[in-house]
Amino acid sequence: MQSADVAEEGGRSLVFFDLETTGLGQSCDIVQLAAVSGGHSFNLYVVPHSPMQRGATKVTGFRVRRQRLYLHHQRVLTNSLREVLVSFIAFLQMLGRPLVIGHNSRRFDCPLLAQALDKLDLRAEFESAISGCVDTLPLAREILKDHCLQSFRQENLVKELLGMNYKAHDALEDVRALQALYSVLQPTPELVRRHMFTLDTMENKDPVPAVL
DNA sequence: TGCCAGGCCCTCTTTAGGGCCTT
Repeated sequence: MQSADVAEEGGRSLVFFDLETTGLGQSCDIVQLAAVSGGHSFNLYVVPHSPMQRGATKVTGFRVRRQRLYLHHQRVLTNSLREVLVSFIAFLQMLGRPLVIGHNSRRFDCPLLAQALDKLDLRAEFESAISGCVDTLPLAREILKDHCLQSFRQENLVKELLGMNYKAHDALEDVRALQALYSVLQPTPELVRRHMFTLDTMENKDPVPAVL
């Protein structure tokens, strides 16, 4: 972890997170979990139980051979899923019940994270470590509804709003780009509140009453 | 060898279908 100023909004720290996984289905496993908050960063890898789907290997560069994880043919150090999740919860606790922010996180990252937390009986601990979750995909769609953007993919938003290309599909690079993107979007506290959800309520359409 | 998910949103809709978004 690195230390520096922590991004804040309404007195809450903001943590930007992203998962790389074995694919896109509900049965997929986490391969990489990365997060940033200001200058603090978190980045750990897991050897997945399920095989990497071809499309996932193509876009992420991850491969598994003989229970070892490789990224673009270079072996990476890994931890158990429990070690990764417990460390992530400790990272969140260090930041003082932050808001956890991801792109399309309500439909992709958070359900997979919840599934992993449930498997290891860590969901309650995670929930108590955060203030809530926010998905920047619907947030960006609402903020930029008059900008006639053709795509709200994170990679495209970063290109359009920040004028930069970056190494998409590396979780740490993705969260750094998302943090920069969020600072440009500048959502109001009211807008953030309306887009907040928790792991328990993410399947509901209704916003979660939140205190910012 | 080839295929592989799923929920939201929009519209050429609502008795539906296709594109988007994540890996």
